[in-house]
Amino acid sequence: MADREEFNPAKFEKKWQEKWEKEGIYRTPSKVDPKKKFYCLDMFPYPSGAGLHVGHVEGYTATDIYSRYMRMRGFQVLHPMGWDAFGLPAENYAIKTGIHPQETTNKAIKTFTSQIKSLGLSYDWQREIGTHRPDYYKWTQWFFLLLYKMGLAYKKKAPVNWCPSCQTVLANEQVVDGKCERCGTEVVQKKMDQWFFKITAYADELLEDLKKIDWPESTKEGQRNWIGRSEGALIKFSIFNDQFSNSKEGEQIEVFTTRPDTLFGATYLVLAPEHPLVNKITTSEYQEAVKKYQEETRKKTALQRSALEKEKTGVFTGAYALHPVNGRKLPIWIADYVLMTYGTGAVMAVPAHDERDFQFAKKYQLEIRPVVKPEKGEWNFDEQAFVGEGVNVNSEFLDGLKTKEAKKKIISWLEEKGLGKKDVKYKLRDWLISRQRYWGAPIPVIYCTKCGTKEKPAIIPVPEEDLPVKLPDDVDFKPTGESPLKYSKKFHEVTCPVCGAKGEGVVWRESDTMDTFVDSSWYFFRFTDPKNEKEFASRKAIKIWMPVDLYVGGAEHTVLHLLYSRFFTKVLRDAGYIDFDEPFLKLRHQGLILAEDGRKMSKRWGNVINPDDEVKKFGADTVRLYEMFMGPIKDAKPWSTAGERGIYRFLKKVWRLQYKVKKQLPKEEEERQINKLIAYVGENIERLNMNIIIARFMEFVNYYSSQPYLPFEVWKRLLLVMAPFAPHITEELWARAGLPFSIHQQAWPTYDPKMIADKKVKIAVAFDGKTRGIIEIGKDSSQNEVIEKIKGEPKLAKYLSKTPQKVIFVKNKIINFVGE
RNA sequence: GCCGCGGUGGCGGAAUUGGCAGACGCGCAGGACUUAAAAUCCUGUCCCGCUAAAACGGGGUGCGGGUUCGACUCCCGCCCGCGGCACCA
Repeated sequence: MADREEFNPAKFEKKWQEKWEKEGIYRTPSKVDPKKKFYCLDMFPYPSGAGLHVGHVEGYTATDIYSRYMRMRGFQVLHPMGWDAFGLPAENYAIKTGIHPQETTNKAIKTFTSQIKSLGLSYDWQREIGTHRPDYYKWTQWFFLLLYKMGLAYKKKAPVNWCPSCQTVLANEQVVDGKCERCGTEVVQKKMDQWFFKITAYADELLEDLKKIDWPESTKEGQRNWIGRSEGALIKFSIFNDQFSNSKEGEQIEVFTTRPDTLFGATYLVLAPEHPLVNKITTSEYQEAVKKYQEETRKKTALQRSALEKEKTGVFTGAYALHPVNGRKLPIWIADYVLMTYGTGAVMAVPAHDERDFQFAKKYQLEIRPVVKPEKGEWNFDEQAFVGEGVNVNSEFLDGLKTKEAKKKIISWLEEKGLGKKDVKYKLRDWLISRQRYWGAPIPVIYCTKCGTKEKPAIIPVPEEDLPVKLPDDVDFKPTGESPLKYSKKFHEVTCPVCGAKGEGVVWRESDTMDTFVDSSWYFFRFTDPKNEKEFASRKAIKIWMPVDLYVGGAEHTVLHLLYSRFFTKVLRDAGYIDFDEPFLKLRHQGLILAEDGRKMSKRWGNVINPDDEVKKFGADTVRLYEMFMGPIKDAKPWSTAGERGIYRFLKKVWRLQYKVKKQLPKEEEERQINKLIAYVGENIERLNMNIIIARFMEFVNYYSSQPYLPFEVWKRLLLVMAPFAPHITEELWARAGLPFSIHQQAWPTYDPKMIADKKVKIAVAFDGKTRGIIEIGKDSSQNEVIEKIKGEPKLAKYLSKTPQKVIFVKNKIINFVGE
């Protein structure tokens, strides 16, 4: 007893980490049985200067446990880590300090790496990737060319979101509440010539395939909303005004509506102020007012324009449209509540059946014409619009039809006359990928005025063999609104790969870089074959490892990374590189870890928990275990240093158990309990229910802490099932038990399903539904046996004296005597 | 406003298909060891009543109903919190 050692993780954690690395025990196997492969992926981090935070650790520990468990189960596991290294913070820092992003990024990567290693996470570091390295972004550029070849990348002058602070354009997905998701500055609209990826070509499939994948419902729902599919009809209205009176055909306005059944309730049309027809149709009388309104709209930010309770505004154009069925004259207005970016930028207004049209009609005293009545009850159309489904009235040949039939009938009528058709619209818009920034992958395109003209230079994709187009280092980091690449001499000294022309103003490179979300849209493919110099990844490697079996990361990427990655995967499939269409089969999110005070962790509040400090205080196993014990992975939960100490105490108890181990056979009940534990741990790892597993470990350890000895065969298996959770202490205790290195290369212990079944069960004894006690009795005992047993227990038998009306007996669960 | 998720002790949270509500941990209280503290160990800890203490009785999973022998769990109607979307025609 004298030679008992105190638990001191500092004494052995580092030692084992070094040994694991030296022996390479976490390397991805080279021989892989396709049926026993497992690709377990974390969302790779942006290596920020602030270092790893406890939120990272939570997700990484969960996947680490899963990976270790699968390895022990005999699976070949791919569990890699890398860096989403391009991005604004490093560049903004460079603007402030002049330190090159390359330098700050590499320094941050170093810090992250050592922090991650100090937690004993079982990544295969030989597969590490960084999106800022030329051997990686070469392939990001290759993807750009692939999309370009497939007609899925195009350049277009369009109104785009511009962040005045970041001095760059942003994707729709990066604008949150009209503000830049990075810096919170209000975004303004600018018309610019920019590169887009045609994600809308996959809108329907991106929606449909959500059915195929095991993702949190909230995330799927988020994507569904973002894609925003609406079924409806396109309807053509001819324009009627003096200017067009001598042309029989005239101009037509096309509107999109999800409620074609309300066509007879249309009393006016509204165009978006930017609609191209506005200037053509406006009569001279109204020209001034219209111009003025357009001007006002242009000045508004996206935020102002979509302001919540804002009163509707608009002006009349002087023009009229003709109702396609009965030729009624409908005034044409413009209003900023109609958006150019959705549908056709024009709507038929049905104030009786649309909230917004109703408000507008009230304000400008336009006609409100009810054409759908609720099936039950009355409706006061003076007070509010009726937007529900019902039965048509005042609708000529639609009268008496229910909404669904009315829709069908009017659509076929319109189609017959060539005045409209069934149609589907999406909210999803194409992905704007160019950024006027330095720290990203250059867009591999050359402009040549010789191949094209001075006014319209030809777009020449950089030939594949010339990739990567490297970032130059002779740049100034000043926010000018243009990419710093524009002012790099080196970068622009280029000859046209087609005609060989060169010279300033004759041939030059595209100076924008790609959105960093392009980098992360394919990184999971690269991990399967990270050193490949000929392909982004070999077909063979992809076939072995993809798709990802388990993906864990934050929920904030719902409509960004997680949507873009699905898009890229579908593109690759259509290009013939792969034969599946979803990259991530099972996705789980980790919730936010809050500070002890319940607020978000933030430098500003001074309440940030740094995983490094915690590892120093308690060791890696404690930090890992504590983060898993806090609660369900997906929930937001506050940190508790006291709770963390509780885990430390638990590990101390585990440590002390080594002095109780005896080479004695376990009793039957003990053997059953360890079998049960093995089954329980496995099942719940697969469900990612780590918190309740740890609770079971505690119960188990508490039991043996109070026993005179712990049988060696139980000890061995306890260490094995705990190994994925607390890899250091279990390795140490495994070695101390004289067992061979490494515990992490042992097979997962088996259990006997027959053994698990308890011989005795506890049955709740209830009278009139009230539980009065518990009896313990042999499994599968009959009702009579149970009643006999109850008679033997005075405490319970006293309730029995009454004669029950009915006895409810559920085998092995409960017996309930129901009285009067 | 719409959609999604949730509401259980002082706190974080347990409760496989409806069957002992509160596992496990924290905190707190009392005790042991110690000159003392830390560490460790033991006991207690949902609320109310009756108790010296128990036994015992009653109440209890956001609120109000319902189904059922039995509801944290299922159904209907509300309230509150979190997250996402938001003039999308």
